[in-house]
Amino acid sequence: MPSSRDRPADDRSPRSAGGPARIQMADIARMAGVSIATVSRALSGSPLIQVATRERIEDLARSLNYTVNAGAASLRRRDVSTVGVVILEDQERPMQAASDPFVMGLVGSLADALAEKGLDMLLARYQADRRTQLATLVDSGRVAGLIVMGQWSWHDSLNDLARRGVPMAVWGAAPPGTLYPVVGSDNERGGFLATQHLLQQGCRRLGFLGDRQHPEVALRHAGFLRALSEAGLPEPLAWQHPIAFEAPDTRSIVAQWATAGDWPDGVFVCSDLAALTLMRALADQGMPVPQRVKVVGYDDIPLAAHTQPSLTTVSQPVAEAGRALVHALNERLDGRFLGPVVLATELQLRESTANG
Amino acid sequence: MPSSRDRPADDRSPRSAGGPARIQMADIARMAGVSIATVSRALSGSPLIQVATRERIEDLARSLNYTVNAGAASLRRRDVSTVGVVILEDQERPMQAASDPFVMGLVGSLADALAEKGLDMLLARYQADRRTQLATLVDSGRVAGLIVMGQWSWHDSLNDLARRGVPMAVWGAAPPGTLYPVVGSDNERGGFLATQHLLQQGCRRLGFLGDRQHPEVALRHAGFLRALSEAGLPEPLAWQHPIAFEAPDTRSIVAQWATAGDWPDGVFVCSDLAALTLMRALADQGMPVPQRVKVVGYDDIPLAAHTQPSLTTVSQPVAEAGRALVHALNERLDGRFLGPVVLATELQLRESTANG
DNA sequence: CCCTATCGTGCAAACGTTTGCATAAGCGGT
DNA sequence: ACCGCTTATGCAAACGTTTGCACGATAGGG
Repeated sequence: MPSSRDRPADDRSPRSAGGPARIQMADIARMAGVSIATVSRALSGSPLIQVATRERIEDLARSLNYTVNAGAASLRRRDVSTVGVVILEDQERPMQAASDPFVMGLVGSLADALAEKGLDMLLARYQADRRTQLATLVDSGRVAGLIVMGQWSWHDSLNDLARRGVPMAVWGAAPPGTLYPVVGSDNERGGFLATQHLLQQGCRRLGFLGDRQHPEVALRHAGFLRALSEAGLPEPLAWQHPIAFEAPDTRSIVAQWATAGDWPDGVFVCSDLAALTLMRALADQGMPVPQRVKVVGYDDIPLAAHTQPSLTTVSQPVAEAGRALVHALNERLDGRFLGPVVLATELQLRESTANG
Repeated sequence: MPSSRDRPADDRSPRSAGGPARIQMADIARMAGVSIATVSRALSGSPLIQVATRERIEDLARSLNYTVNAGAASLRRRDVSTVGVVILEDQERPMQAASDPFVMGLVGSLADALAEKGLDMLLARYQADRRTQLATLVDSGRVAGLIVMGQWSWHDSLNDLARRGVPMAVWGAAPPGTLYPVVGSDNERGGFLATQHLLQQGCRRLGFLGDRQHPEVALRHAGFLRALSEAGLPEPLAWQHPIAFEAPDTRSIVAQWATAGDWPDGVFVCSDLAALTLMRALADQGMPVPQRVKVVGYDDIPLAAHTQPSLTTVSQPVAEAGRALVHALNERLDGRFLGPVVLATELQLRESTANG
């Protein structure tokens, strides 16, 4: 019968985690007949301890599910093995970054890269109104440093932190005057490749969707313009619109084009999410992709390969990105400063830009 | 030689968060001309301290960017204000959960719910081969308890943890004999609603895509069968296939149907990700959605509303889910045990099941 | 004026580790 | 036997807080 529901091992004080008095080094020491110091050394694998002794202690610890108290150890050792991964949200669009598959993919890759180095990951989201609290994680000694995602409009705040000497590494782009280490993909090249491909597919009336206020998007746009100018084409003012990464209202933009009766025949969009909604909106207006309009996205989210039509897009090396960020932060913690790291981008050809 | 001190404030060791000697309570105390105890009490808002004194101390702390060292405080106070959020991965499909938008959305909502209660969130991913290390986070005192996502095939391990008294709360379903507190959506009802809707739209040859080994999917399937039986229809064995949540190869399934020349006219899929790829695969085989086959998904990921066709799906209350999980864990930490919490699911009607 | 509450502070002992230094035991060389 | 060297262990002092208790004023009551 279900009612024999297991009753909690009982504890009383709110957050005191644990019924029976928590086991600690002193207990192990007593049971093994050695001093606390010996236990500490044995468990940390010090060569000072005799092998037999160490193994006895290790077995004891294992059988009691004992693990060195991380807080006490880090207090005494004066170091922290936790890294703060913070997701910055833009003023107006609260859940932007946190629901962007690309950002989340990056978080996953950070989880792996950090685990690989034995570091813990403290994840936090910050709205713009908590700007000033950003450094608290470091000041309170909770984390050794910060890995920041969602540079957006936070550039100045981040520079302030850097000036204060807060150890960090940021995903994004490094405009001149950036005081913090940055890791990002080659946005300019990504934009260039995407645009070049559209041109090669025969497009001549190109559109660009993305908010150039954002450092990364600005670079993608620069690549966009470079490809155009190399092809001897002018900047197509009519089809450039600032939009957010997260599935924005591309519908109203398409409606604008429809009203003007002036359509682009190829569009480079700053995120896959936006690109997918754009394809949808275009189709609704009788401008199917890729027949009437071709579309290239950015990010290569998992779904991009499986939509209809599948989406040509610029991919960024996510796993490598995580490792690079962790590395940059580590350098910073060691007192060094890594210049901007730029990772290669690659064009993924799919149906949304196909011909015929 | 007064340098019997351990180590100067010098600090060049890797993770010691360099820069100028870290400021601490003693410094504030000296500058304010009071004792450490007074500073501690002032900063924790104790009513014992005179208002003037407290304000002086608070100002001083603020101007120096001082924040109480969380590690030391929690050591002395013997409590932890960090919760471990763990994402469990299935044996065969490594990145499954971590790239599922729904899971990630839940993580985001947990971040909010935890922040609301002043708790920090330690995020970790676990592969099946690290099963045994799951409790380490708690044993080492790093976190007060665990919030677990990705129940999958881990049920037994989780029961073991529960028996050991590890405080936790799990997202998923609670099959009989579950020893840990569970929060989940009403999977049975979700499955029922989805299926009922397909029947109402005129479908009679229904398919089910999802791995019934998984507790949540098993319930969705139960709802599926209930709807069928209420309509007097038998279980459609031909069109039931076990698949993972994450965009799996629905293509091969569709190919199977094509080969047999035996098509369902409505399919209930256990995740939006899979549903989207299914729609794509069906269209490729000349069975467009919703004209020839209707499709209902599960999760209501942000993209579902923007694809073509947009996806009818079952939505779960994500924000509420985060809060409920945190609450369940808190109860557990307080020595109570919350029975399974079941959150309402809702059907979102869209084009993938439209008629005409 | 003395005695006792009341109020605001300070002292010092925890919290659970790590680690420099002292010590004890074993041992080969003289 | 004595001496110096290893080698394995123990002692006790940190790490940066919180908090029970004691203490010195100030004030009110008799």
